Amino acid sequence: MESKKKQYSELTDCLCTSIRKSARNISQKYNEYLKQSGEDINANQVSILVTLSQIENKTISELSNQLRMERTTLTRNLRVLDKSGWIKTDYGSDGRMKYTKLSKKGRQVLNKILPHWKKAQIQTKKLLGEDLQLFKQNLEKLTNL
Amino acid sequence: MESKKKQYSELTDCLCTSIRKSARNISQKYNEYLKQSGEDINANQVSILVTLSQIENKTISELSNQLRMERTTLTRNLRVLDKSGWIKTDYGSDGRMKYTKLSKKGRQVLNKILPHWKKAQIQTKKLLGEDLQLFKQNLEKLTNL
DNA sequence: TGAAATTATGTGTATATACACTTATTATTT
DNA sequence: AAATAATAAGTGTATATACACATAATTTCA
Repeated sequence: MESKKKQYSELTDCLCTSIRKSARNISQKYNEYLKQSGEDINANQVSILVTLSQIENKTISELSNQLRMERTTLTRNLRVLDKSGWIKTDYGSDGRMKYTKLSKKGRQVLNKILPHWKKAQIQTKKLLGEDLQLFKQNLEKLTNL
Repeated sequence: MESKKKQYSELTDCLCTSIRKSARNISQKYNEYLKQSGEDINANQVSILVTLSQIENKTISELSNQLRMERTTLTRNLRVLDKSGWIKTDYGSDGRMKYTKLSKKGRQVLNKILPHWKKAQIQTKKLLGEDLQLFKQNLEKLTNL
């Protein structure tokens, strides 16, 4: 009778698993800091609002590409942001396209959470030390595969 | 009248956002490969089954710690695996604890997806090249913060 | 021993994710 | 101009995620 364990050794060391783990962990960490702002907002929502702050009047598809977020996922995420009044949407000459931008309230909430977000970032970057740039480059690679 | 853009420059370069992006992207990639196995299984489910294959009869809380997955999230994820017949659960002498292990069907599905998973891993690791080990170390740091 | 604290797990609710499919609008072709 | 193709976005469904709260079993201790 042989041992039934120690199989799948090739599967136990998996980049996908590691990154998902890390994403769960770091998200919770950032959310803890965000909570201290008193605003009811999370890391995912912030990342969308920040993307919108960079270039206004993006279509859903453009935003979806930039965030590497499935378009239909984004549609639902935007609904939550809209419910909170942090974004505004309108239609252009092409009736198919829907343009989204930050609302005044959206800018205000970003301003409010900024210092707490910064705290989370500083703590996180400290962990990586001088590996930071290389780490980000490699993350970038995995974001574009 | 000043420009209203280019604010939040500190927020645009965020590790949490980058890792979440990367997690979405790499998960989709792995899922594409898994689909070629013909089995209806995804990367998250595989990672849980693999963890179960390492040490049998884990409690929910132990598994939750090892996977860095919120316990109540895991409860729901296990329900899906159970529905597919890939795991078995039973209670020990302590009536509070619930032990989970791979079923025979669970081992079979891991065997079946193994080559496709491997393909995804190889492609991914190739991208990182010799940065792989360092990258994993840094991911590990962010998984334990 | 029985009340109180602790521990392990589950549920309610809300958001995040993505695939398959649908709808609506615009562009192209005949 | 009408039929067809292409494009942009939404919906149905299922899973993933996590916080707040609830439940059930065990342990502790007065």
